[in-house]
Amino acid sequence: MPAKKTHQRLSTVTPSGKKDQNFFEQVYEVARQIPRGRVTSYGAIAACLGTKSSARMVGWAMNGAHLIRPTVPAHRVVNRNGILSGKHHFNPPGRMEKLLKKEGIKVKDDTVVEFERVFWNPAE
DNA sequence: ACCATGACTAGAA
DNA sequence: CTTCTAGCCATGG
Repeated sequence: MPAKKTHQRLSTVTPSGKKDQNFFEQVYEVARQIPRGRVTSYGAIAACLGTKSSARMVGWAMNGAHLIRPTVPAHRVVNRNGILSGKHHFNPPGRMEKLLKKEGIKVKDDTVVEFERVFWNPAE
């Protein structure tokens, strides 16, 4: 029975489940390598994968990050300004900030304090 | 098929 | 300095 058409696409492969499959996997893989107490940006991950201008896709990948295993530390990924742009996708929203502070990262006004200092470059 | 939206970013004004 | 524009590309109406 063919059934199953909607939902359950982000967990194993990708939203489209085609060409980006590898891309999404790489995004998750890189995210998992972010050291504890450090953060990185969507663009940095995208650039690391060669798709520098597709930072939005990285964000989209993060959208399903909470459904996959092993777990992906999506809270360590912020935008290029160090702003917790994805906090509203957490549960509850304050969860992201809480997790970061728990790792020693200071957060003020939805922004990572001393962002450049705790920034981790995936390319390294 | 077209249009609007989005966890983004670099560059122009 | 701030604000706007264009590129990006999958998803949903």
